[in-house]
Amino acid sequence: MTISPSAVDGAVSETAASQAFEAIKRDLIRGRFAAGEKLAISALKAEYQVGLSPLREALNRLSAYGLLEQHNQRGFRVPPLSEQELEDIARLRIQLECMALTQAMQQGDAEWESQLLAAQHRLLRADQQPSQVEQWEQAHLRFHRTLLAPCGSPWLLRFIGQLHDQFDRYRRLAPPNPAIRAQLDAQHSELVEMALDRRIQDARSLLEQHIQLSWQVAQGATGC
Amino acid sequence: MTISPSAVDGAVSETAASQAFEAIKRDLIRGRFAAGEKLAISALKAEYQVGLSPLREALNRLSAYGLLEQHNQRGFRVPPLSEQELEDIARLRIQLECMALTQAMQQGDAEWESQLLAAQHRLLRADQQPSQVEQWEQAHLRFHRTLLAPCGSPWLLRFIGQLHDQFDRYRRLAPPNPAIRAQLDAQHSELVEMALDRRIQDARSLLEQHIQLSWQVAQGATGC
DNA sequence: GGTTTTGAAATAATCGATTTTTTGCGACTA
DNA sequence: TAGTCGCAAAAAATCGATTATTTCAAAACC
Repeated sequence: MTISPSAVDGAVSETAASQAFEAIKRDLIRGRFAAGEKLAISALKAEYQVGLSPLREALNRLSAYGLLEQHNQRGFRVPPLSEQELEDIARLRIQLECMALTQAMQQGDAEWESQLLAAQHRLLRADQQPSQVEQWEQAHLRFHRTLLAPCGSPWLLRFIGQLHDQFDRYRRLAPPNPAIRAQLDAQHSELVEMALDRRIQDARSLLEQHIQLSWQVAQGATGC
Repeated sequence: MTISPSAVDGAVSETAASQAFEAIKRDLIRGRFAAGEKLAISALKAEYQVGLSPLREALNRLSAYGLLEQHNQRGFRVPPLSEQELEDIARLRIQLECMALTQAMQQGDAEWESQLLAAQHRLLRADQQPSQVEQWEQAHLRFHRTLLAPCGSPWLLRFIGQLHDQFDRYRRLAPPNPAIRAQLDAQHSELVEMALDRRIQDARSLLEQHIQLSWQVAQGATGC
């Protein structure tokens, strides 16, 4: 058997389409494109160094995921931002993540506790340099994923991840607020403490506050 | 200005890709393909009368939607069925749909009540012929959509729709159970009554029973 | 005998070119 | 002068062919 790249590094070899999907997804959440902007496919082709077919496949996936709008015969658009949609996303995040957190705390085992502490540590360390935003964002996403991971519901986690990406689109466009940011950082550690102690009600209510505080920051996105 | 087809009938003109998406989606939910089956792209090309590019775009969308699994360099597969996943889907449906129902009953107006009665009537009428399953399925889906429509949360409705499609994949594969079916039909009318009277608690608990009863039917899918 | 290698066939992914549809703008008209 | 019309340019969608990767069965090896 010829050894495929996937057998070497354990990861499945990526196609041009899947690489383009990941890259464009990242840039959409990052706020690289203006809300409402129409994507110029030939320009994207050059920027992401990818052919037309894989590019279109990536854009189709992103549309089904909700990070793009697809209009028949008139291409792809970046969805507009609205205060109202942000409210929808934030409220739903609270509902779904609190649901998942409860189940995670009931079902999480020692292995989970370890991974949660590891994720917390990575988040604290990544926090230092303001130049490496992308590093922190990745650690932050991973922290929240780890927190809810053992909830036992793949579909719930899927929806939460999707909403998180939508929410981050707003948050990352908003002007930073150091005071609130410090509070949010503190809450991450408090969440870990409560999770380890299985203080379900406390953790739920803190997670709700956490999302509401982020929401407050994210609201700055629709102002500009 | 040349009058485009869309300007005539009010609908946006469809592309080959979007038509293929709808057709294959319908067939996946219908159970036309075996669970776990690998899709033969060249065969699909012939069956859906569509070229390779639009077909692949449709399959990419379906993967992002969750009705297919995409594995890099090895094509598309129909997701396997499992008792466990069905449980996940059903439980989450209960949570999300009860949430939406509460809000819909609080916010629904007279127009909603009219549309709900209309949807109920269509469902009862479609029920008659056992030959036209597809008609009933459409009316049924529409009834449940109408019931929750005024909840005010587009994202919640999106997730509910997605879960409903997943659930139906199981339900439609399961052997029919006339006794339970009669109960389910009765519940639809009861739900309308409670919705009109704004008996929120009653309606929530009935909707939960309704989903649990459907779940019982759907469990027959993993047996065969 | 069981495992590994090999290579042809099958399949997936991508490319380049073509077709179809929309868009933008200037001329025409009431 | 506001509203149509028509045409050229631009963009989207699709096609047909090509390239890359996987699969599978037979041959070689230990």
